[in-house]
Amino acid sequence: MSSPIPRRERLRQATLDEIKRTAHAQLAELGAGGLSLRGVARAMGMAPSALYRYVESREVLLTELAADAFGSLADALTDAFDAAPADRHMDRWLAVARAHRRWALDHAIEYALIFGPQVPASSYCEGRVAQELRRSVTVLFRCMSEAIEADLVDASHVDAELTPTMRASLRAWSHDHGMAVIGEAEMAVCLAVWTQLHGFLALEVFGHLPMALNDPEELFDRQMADAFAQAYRQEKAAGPRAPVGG
Amino acid sequence: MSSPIPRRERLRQATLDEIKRTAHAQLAELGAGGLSLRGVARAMGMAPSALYRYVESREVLLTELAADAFGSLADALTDAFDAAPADRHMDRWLAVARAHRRWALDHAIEYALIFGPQVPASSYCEGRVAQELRRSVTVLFRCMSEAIEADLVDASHVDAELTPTMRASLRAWSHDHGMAVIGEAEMAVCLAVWTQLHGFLALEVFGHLPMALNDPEELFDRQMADAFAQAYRQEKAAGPRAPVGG
DNA sequence: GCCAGTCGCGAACACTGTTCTCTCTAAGGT
DNA sequence: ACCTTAGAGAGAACAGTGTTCGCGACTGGC
Repeated sequence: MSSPIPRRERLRQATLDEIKRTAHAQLAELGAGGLSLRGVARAMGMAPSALYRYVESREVLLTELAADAFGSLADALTDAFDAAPADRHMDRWLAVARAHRRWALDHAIEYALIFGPQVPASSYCEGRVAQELRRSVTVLFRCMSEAIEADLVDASHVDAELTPTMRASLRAWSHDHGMAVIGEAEMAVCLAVWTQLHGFLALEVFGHLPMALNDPEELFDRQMADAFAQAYRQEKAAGPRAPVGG
Repeated sequence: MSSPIPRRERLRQATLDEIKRTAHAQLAELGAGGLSLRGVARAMGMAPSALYRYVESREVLLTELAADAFGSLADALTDAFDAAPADRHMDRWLAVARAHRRWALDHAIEYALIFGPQVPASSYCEGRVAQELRRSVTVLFRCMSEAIEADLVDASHVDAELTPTMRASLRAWSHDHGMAVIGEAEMAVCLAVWTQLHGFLALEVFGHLPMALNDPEELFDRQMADAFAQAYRQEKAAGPRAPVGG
């Protein structure tokens, strides 16, 4: 009468969800290194060995949590993207970049999990981790790709410097992201902007920025605006100063 | 006749060095998570408990190794800086950036150790870790600060956008690095360039760059050249294309 | 009602970091 | 030369960890 899926499987999914929920909680308060299967089992009132009916190992549980974290980030970015005005590309980019930063600061441990070096690198090439990673990166790139479609970006100076090898790499990459419309030079600009964003956040979240920079928010805004404006000169006058209203 | 330091202390220093050497080897092949004090003791033919005469805990051993890694990086950067021609600032910057990348790729695990999120963040504010970190960052900044002293950099467009808060932060930071000569806008440019460098390397070393970019070297060079040229326009024509000879 | 597949548990193994206690050696002072 | 003492090392032990295996119990489908 109720569900077409058998009860057995429904129960299994329920406890699997509870495992992931509890693991997520432990991750958030103890960090990736502090998450222990025994701890999760203890919090759930289960025997440690019982967890292995649901989870293959601690490592795959961590990559599962990493995939979830990527999904959460991608959602946050998508929300910011959709909420921003579609015609002011610079403002929209800044909104997305700020959403990325806010998510990173609010979920520092998950950020460390997905952008730090612990999760096995192979996961990033396949499976749900790769899929959700692509989804979040795609949001970032859409900021620029839509500006490109509106013919507002001038990447000719970059285009002139591209070697054939780089062209091939960039074309393959844009194909991966289903953005075959974009030229190689524009893809290079996307990469540069992403690089800058990630560099700032990695330094800030991992605590490598000097304490003297007690409030990096404005610096972040400036860098993101400049990075975007480097390729996207038309809106520059309208952009950087007080761009999104925060 | 030989050494003024007592023999006792000399022996102690010797085994302490051996501990750090063995730990470094284990770190390099097993990663930071795989390094175990018991393993080090086993490799040295010692009892695990004996290690505690020399090392307070596994964590402080790791931060010690982190400090060493920062020192090694700083040395590599300094070498590249000194070997480059002092009058071609763009080329020198590219040489230093490439040295940074090479060190990161050749010492991926140590790179993960010092720029990943594992080492307790407090270490970066004091002690030898902070000192060696500053030393490496200072080399990067000298590339631009010397160009600034030669009056080759135009950061007026950045300067116009700086808020008082950002000015204060940047001034405090440049004071930390003993570069009080540099203006705040130039410091902001230094930070942007560092951010870009770190973002690219973190993505590449941690395996987050898509495999489609099978040879990111040229892209790296392009990004570094563009980042530097963003502030340093005079030498741009002479710079990016085939800049250092590799 | 039986049967099989699933679930959960307890015990166990092989590890880990860390502490405590014990012994022995060797340096230093008298 | 002797004795004291600080230090080095060893071994056992405690509290954890991930993971495996075998045993019961339960339960959905025939």
